[in-house]
Amino acid sequence: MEIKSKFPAWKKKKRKFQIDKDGKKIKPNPGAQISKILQNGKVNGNSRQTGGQEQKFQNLEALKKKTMLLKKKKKQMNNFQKEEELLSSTFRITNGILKKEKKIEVTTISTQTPKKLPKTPISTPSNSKNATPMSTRKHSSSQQSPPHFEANYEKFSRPQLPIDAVEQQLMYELASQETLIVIGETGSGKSTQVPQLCVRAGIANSGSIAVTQPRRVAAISLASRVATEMGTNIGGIVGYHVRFENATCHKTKIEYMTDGIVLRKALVSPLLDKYSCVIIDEAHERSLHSDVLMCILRQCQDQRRETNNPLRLIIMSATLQAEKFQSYFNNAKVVLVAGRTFPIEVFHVNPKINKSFSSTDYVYNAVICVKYVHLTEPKGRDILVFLTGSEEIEAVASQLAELNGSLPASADVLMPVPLYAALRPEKQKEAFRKTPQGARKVIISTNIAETSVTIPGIRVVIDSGKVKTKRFEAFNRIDVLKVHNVSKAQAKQRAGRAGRDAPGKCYRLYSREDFHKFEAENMPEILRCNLSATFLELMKLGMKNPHRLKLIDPPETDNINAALLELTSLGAIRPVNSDRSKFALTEMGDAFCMYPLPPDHARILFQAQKEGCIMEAIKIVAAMQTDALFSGAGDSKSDADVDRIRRRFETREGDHITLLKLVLVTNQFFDQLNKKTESDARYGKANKSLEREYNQTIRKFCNDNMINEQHLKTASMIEEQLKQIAIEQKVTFSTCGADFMKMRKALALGMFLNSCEYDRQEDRYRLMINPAITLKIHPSSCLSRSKPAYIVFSELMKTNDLFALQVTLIDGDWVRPLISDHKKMRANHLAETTERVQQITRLEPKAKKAKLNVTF
DNA sequence: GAGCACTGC
Repeated sequence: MEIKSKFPAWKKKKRKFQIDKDGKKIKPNPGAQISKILQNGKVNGNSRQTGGQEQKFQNLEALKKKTMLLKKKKKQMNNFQKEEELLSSTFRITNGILKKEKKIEVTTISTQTPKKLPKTPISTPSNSKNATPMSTRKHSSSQQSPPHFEANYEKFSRPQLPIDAVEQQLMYELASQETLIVIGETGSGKSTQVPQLCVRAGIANSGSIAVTQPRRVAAISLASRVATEMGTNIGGIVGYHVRFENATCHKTKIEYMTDGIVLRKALVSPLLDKYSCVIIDEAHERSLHSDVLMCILRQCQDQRRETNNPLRLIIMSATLQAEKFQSYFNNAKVVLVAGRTFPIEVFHVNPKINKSFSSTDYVYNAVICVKYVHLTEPKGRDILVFLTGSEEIEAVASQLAELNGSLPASADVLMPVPLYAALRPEKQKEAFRKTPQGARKVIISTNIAETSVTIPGIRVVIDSGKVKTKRFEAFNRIDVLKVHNVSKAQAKQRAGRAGRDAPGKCYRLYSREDFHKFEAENMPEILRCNLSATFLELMKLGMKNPHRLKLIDPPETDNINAALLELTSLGAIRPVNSDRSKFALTEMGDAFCMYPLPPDHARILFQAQKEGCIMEAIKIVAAMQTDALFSGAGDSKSDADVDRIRRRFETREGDHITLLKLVLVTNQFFDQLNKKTESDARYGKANKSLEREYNQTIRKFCNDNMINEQHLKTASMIEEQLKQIAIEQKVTFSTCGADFMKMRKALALGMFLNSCEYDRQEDRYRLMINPAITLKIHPSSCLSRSKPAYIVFSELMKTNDLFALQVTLIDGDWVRPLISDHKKMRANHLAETTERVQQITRLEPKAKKAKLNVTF
């Protein structure tokens, strides 16, 4: 093999076996691990890359031979995939007792073998000897010479991972493909190994490798893991970059980042030419950022293809959504890597046996189910219960604690532990503590335990099948927070949490029939959020016609129009042709892009500049980006305390000024504390005790004032970031002192779309841009009782009623001109866009291969 | 006088 000689690393670590789920060696079956996508007799359908290869496949003889080989491989693979038949059982809940029934249905989830492979035939690189030699490929430039970058990966011995079994094939594909889709489930090792393989394949010679993650913790911990494996320090060859933390340097070759950071980088350097390869990890989660990123990167790739710095893309996903990604990326090749989790027995409620069962009683059912599991499962196996929100969780926790009184003497103590994001960090830590002897830990959690945190020792999962999600109603511009059914993929993900350490069980509090009615995948974020901020970013990158934007899942026309109307109304964009099919950024819109803020919040800063209160505005807007600064522990007692404390800061002007007062008071406190600490240090106090004292003082201050320390810290860091950007934008700093009217005016003009007028007859507020919508001020607001004539709010939330959160008193005359402009614009916009949408629909068949209308 | 999942720049 001539290719091998170019990749000295290939010779190393050659294994003749694979590792199965128990860590045993098994015979290789590459067919199940790796697939080469053949379509219409073409290899990977991307004629640009395959060139000569394609012609050879036209040869009938070769094709015949190939097909036979593929059939054989596929047969082998099917054997390998055969589903295990386990005992069948289900359970029922009657009169508060849960009973196990024999002989019903059970599913085994084992990520060892993928359940379904892409429909296309399979082959292995070993038999594709007529593949184009590396040197003729577009991407060969960086591989002409042997890689001069040598990672010191031998220093660290790590346990074997399933991905090791396909290392050589994967290296081959990484080196030869422009775009590669890697499907590997939990525990496959793809997130740590693929970037290292890229380095060894020489991809990092011409630039560094960016690996994107949806969460900060993941980016940081993966980077530190890989640094250890490669025997280097973090921030050197391996680094990470998340908001507020940049641990990279000019030498960094593998850069773990949050997807949002990469997006921001693209705004500054649209071709991302620092990176020779971008790896999008966890693409199946379909976060807003990763979806947008994929759209941008596809364009980058096109632009860089003919240059001496082509861009490689690797899309990594845990679920078999491969076909969707594949068609989005021009029939890119798909590689499958086995996962490594333990088998999980899944039980569904059987409604035929249990007539009175109702899946809406999931809170009650959860308690019963915990009791049943506790009395039947061996000791020492912890339980994880998935519910939808803090209220439910606290209720179940207290019921379970009460249950202890009625348990048999021989049973262990039930130890309920709530877990949700709004919970204070010290309380969250309890979920990770070791379960004491003679107790069984029951973690009652929201979907935070699905992906964001992994709790050790969980052997049983109880899944309510429900999740609380926020969806954006574009037409009315309202966020709706509602309980929905989970998707099938989500249910599988939840079940998988029981099999991290050992074989596990999952009890689903819904029937198998219900399960089949669930959506296959989670609704991508881009389909359920306000698109205005995203569109603004894309416009900055050169998008002109958002209706032609090609995302994996195109948002609804209503949602696109709503975002365009919002941006136009805010003065961030303007139509450039009469039919409003093309838009351009205004100067103001261009400035908005630089701030990591939603466009209306950016506009507050813009207005504040005019009013002369930019310092105050930055503090308020920064605080608006975090969750509640005031927060208790979650129980009713601390809620009352929060209300009491909040009243101390209350102002007649409203919640935003209250927020400002709080920030000013805390700033004062920090100034004093810093001065004291400095003087203590001068008098020779030990650093360690100083630090301890410093942190204790902060903690006491936060506890006394019911302030969430974490959120306060975040707000102050955002404040710094905004200040920095304002300096770069050459903003003249100004302050209004105690003249809060200026600040209120800036808030009103920035968020004028959210201004409301009080309707005395209805005793409700009417949204000025759409008086048909009526709402209430949320009781947590300091204006909920005074009911002023005009208000502006920062958030509208639909729960049991429509509530305005964070409200400020305004003057109706301030916003009236803007409102009437907006109404005219809305009328035009609706008429014109409807007409144009019809035109586009008519043109659709012709514009089949329409390219993304983005130019950089 | 209500009760708000989770991320991210």
